[in-house]
Amino acid sequence: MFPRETTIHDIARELNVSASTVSRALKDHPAISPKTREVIKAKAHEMGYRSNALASGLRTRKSSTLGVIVPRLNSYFMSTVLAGMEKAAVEAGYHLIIMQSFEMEEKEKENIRLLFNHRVDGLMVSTTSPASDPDYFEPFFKKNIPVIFFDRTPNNQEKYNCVTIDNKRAGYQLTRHLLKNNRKKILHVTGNKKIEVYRQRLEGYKLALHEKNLAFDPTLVWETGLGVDDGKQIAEKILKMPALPDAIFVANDTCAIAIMHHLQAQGIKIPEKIQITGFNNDPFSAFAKPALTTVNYPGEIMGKVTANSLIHLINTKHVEERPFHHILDFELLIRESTMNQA
Amino acid sequence: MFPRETTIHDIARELNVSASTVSRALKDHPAISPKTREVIKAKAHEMGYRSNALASGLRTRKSSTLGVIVPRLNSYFMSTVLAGMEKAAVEAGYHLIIMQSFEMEEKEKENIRLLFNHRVDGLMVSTTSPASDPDYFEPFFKKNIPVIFFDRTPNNQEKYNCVTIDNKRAGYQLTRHLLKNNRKKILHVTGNKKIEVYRQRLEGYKLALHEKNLAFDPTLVWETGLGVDDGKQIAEKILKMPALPDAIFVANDTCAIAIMHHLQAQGIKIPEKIQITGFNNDPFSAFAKPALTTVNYPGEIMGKVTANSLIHLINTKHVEERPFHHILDFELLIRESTMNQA
DNA sequence: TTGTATGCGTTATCAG
DNA sequence: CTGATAACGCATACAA
Repeated sequence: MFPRETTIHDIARELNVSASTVSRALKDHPAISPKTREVIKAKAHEMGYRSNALASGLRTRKSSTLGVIVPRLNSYFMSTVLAGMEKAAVEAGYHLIIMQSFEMEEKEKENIRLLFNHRVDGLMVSTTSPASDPDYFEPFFKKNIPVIFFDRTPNNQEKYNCVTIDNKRAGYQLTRHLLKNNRKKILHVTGNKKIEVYRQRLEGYKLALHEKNLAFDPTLVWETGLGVDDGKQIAEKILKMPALPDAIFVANDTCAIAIMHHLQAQGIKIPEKIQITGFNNDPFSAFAKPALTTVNYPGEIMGKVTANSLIHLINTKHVEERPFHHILDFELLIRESTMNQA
Repeated sequence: MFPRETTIHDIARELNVSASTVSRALKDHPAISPKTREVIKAKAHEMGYRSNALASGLRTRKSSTLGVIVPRLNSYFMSTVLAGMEKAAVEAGYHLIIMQSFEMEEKEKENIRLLFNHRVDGLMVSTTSPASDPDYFEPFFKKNIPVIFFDRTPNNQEKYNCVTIDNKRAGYQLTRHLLKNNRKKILHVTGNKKIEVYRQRLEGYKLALHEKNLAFDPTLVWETGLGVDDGKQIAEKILKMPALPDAIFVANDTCAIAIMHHLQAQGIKIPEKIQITGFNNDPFSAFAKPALTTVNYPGEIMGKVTANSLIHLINTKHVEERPFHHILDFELLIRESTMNQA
C-alpha cells in the first residue's frame, strides 16, 4: 500500500555504484572521494532517503539510545534534570527513552529489563529502591553497558557511578541557618530514610545539632511522601503537638510550602513562630510569602553532567578502573528578609 | 571480550528445535504445543535470553517506540502530560522517546527528521511553530505513520489529529469571572499569539468583553514569553502605565504568580487593586497569597488520551477517514475567598 | 578509491 | 504442530 522505503541499495542502483560506497559516502567515510560523496548525497536527498536506525543499530550493536528511569516525571526538579539530559544527549547524537518507576521496585526492575531489551547504549537511573545492592542491574554490568545513578543513588555509592550534590553538607548548612536564628526545636520532615539523599540530609541535620551540643531527638524526624497532600497532614499533626517546634527543615520545597500554607491558615506566624526551610529551589519558593530559604539544586546541570558522563563511558571502550562520583555544587539560598540573627 | 548475546538460535540448538519454533514459542504463538512452549521458555530464562528489539524491529518494521516533541521539558504542566503519556505507552508495550524543540522551528524540524529515522511508530507533538501548514510532517503522512498534536496545535486544527481543551471557552470564563467582579480594564498577558492555544484564549477574552459591550483594546494585550523573568518585566511595565488596569488575565500560572509577586512588592494590593487570574493549575497556584484563580488543565489525562489515541491509530491499519479532535474537560478554579461580587 | 560477500537477530512464508 | 529459508537494511573485513 505504501511504497517501500528507499534504501542505500536503491541509491546504489540509480548511480551504478555499490551499496557499500553509498553507505560510506553517507557517513563521510574518508576513503570515499569527495566527488562521489557529493553525488551520492545529492541523490540520497533527491530520493528522500532516510537512514534506518534499526538496521544500523542491529549491525553495529548500538541503538544510539540512552535509557532514563526516574521515580516520577511530574516534579519540577526532575523535569529540569531531564531537560539537561535531553539537550546533552541530542547534541551527542543520542535519543532519550524515559521511563517512570512510580516509587515501585518491581516497576523499576521491569523498566530495567525493557530498556535492556531495547538495547540502550547506557542507562541513567534515579533509583526508587533503597536496596543496598541492586543486582538487577547485573545484565548491564555483565555486558559492560554503562550505568550512572543521579540524585537518588544506591546506598553504597562507592560501588557505582554517581552524580549527586553533597546532601549532607546541604542539610548541615540549612540546619545551621536555623540554629543561627536561635531555633532550638527543629522538626525534620523527610522522605524515605532508606534513600541515600534523605539519609544524607538527615546526617547533616544531626551534625549541625551535634556541633551546637544539642541532643538529637528521633521523634522530631518525620518520614513522609513529601507531596502536597502530605504537607497538609503534617501541618495538622504539628498543630497537635504538645509543644510546637520553632523550626521545620523540610526535605523539599513542595512539601515545605504546603506545610507553611496550612500552618498559616491556622494562624501560625511564619517565620516568627515557626521558621521553615525547603530544598530544591522550585521556582515558586521565591514567591512564597514569606519567601522560602532553600537549596538551589542544579537540576539542568545534573542532567547534563550525567548524560555527558554516560556518553563518555560509552565512547571509552576500555573498562574504567573504578566507579566515579561527581559531586555538584549547590547553593544555599537564604531568603528571609528580616530575621533576627543570633 | 564480552560473551556474545544468547539468541534464539542458541536456544534452538540446545533444545534441538528450530529457531522459528523458539521465536514462536516465546511470543505465545498459538501454533506451538503448550509443552514445547514451556520447555523453550524455561530454557530461555535459564540462558538469560533477551529479545533483541532492534532485530525484531528491523524485521517487522516496527520499533515499538513513540516519539514526543515538546517546546520545553521543564514546566510542571508538561511533565504531567509526559507522565500520563509514559504510563499509557508502557502499558501498551511502547517506549517513549522525548525531544525538546526549545521554541525553535528549526530544532523542531530536526527532531521530526531524527524521530523519523529512528522509525518511531507514531508521533505526538506540542508544536513550537505557529506555521499554518507544517509540511515537514510530510514524511510521516506519506508513510501513514500517525501524528497527533496535543496542547499546542497547528492553526488549522481540522486538518490534523488534535487533543486540546477548549481554550476559547476557558479564556471566556476567566474573563467573565473578572467582569463579574466589576473589573473594567483587563490586561491580557499572553504568549505568542500565532500559537493556537493563546489565540483561542484571546478569542475567549474578546468574546466576554463583547458580551458586556466593552470595547476591545488591542493595547491591553501583551505578548510575552510567559516565564518568571517575563513576569518581572511585565510588572514593571504595568507600574509605568498612566492608568493601572484593575485586572490581569495571564495565560499561565508561573507568569501570573511572578507578576503578582512583583506588584505586591511595590505595594499594589491584590486582588483589591488589581485582580489576577492564571492558567494551568500549577500546584503552587493554590498556595499563592492570595490564592490564584486559574484553569485546571488536565495534563496527565491529556497525555494519556493522546498516547492511547496514537496507539489506536497505529493498531487500526486502515487509514482513518478524517482527523479527529478530542476536546478535554477543563475546570475553572475560582480561588478568591473574599471577593465583592457585582 | 570502490566492490563483494557476509552477518547482525528476528520473523514471515512456505513447505512438510 | 514444526522446520528450512529468505529477507529486513546496513556496515565491515577483505579483496581488487
